Amino acid sequence: MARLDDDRRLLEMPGHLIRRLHQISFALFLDQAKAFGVTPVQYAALVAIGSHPGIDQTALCSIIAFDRTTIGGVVGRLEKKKLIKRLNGAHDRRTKSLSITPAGRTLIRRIEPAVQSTQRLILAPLKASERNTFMQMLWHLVHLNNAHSRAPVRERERKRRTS
Amino acid sequence: MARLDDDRRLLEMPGHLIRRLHQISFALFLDQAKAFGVTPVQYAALVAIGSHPGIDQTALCSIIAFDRTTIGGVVGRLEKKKLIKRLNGAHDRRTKSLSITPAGRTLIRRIEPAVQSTQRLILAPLKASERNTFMQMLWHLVHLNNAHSRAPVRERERKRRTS
DNA sequence: TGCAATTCATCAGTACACTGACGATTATCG
DNA sequence: CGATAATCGTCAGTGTACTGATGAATTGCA
Repeated sequence: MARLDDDRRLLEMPGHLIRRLHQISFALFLDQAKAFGVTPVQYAALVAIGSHPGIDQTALCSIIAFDRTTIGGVVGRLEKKKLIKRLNGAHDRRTKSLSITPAGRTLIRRIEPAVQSTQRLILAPLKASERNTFMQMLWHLVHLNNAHSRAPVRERERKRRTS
Repeated sequence: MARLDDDRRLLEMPGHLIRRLHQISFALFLDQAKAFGVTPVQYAALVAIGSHPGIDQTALCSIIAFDRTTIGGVVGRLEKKKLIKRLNGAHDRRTKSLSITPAGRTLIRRIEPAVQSTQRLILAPLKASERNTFMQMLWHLVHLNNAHSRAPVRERERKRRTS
């Protein structure tokens, strides 16, 4: 059957399988964390804001590899849920200064088990010995392909404050 | 630095890395195939329609693991580009019967090198010996987690035409 | 045969991702 | 200093993904 071969060729392409795994991973997170009403993306932003108080949106993007345009909506939703605060930048009035609220910190603490079980479920089909291998390869693929996404992770800015 | 540890914990989570790899893979496809004006999703749909003439939208979804709601827009865009035709189903008037056009077949043939180079680029950071291992694990993760996405691949319908 | 359950495509609503563009602001350098 | 370049957040537009709902059509079964 030519059509079955064609299907297989398509369905076994890295790009196709990666898309599917992303969908699965996203769905597992929503399911495990449904009591908390945040998405994986919102969770990542919240954690990063929590560990970088006063960060601006573009710097946040460079840490978690979000698109600069997308982040606006994400932090807007976090703000609406009162998990973060967004103030105008003090030094640079182009920026918005992001900081986590006590409610945000509480959510991070409470959601932790759900986050952990999500990661466990994603890798559950692999044998224990394979999981490390897979994660190393995944990390490798992401980091060496970093430059290919619009939102590459950038190294700590070399503040040319050579004073 | 607590904040750097926090960042690492987040940035090395399977879910986070999978999201990023998906973004990278998508961007690589668009870049390699930019002369053809189709997305990875549209390409997958086109190939599947090409090998299953007259298929309806829901059956198409079950092959390539799309969401039933999403496919409407995708095939609409393919139709607008005259790569497929969408007719009302003959036997079942609820369905739309999808078929590829000559232009669609031509595009599939011409885009092939770009598709191949995309898949090569995605896996390029791995050593040749690792690529098979990674693909096997990826396949395993997707198939054994299949039920967790909204759009699971379904086996050939058991047309209870036990006749 | 007739009605309830199911299925197909689609809709409205929400969220993420990216392109290209913009005004406002800040940085750089002649 | 002052003009130019770069950066920040945002906007409009497009595309993918999913929830929950609906009307139309088909199926299953009493």
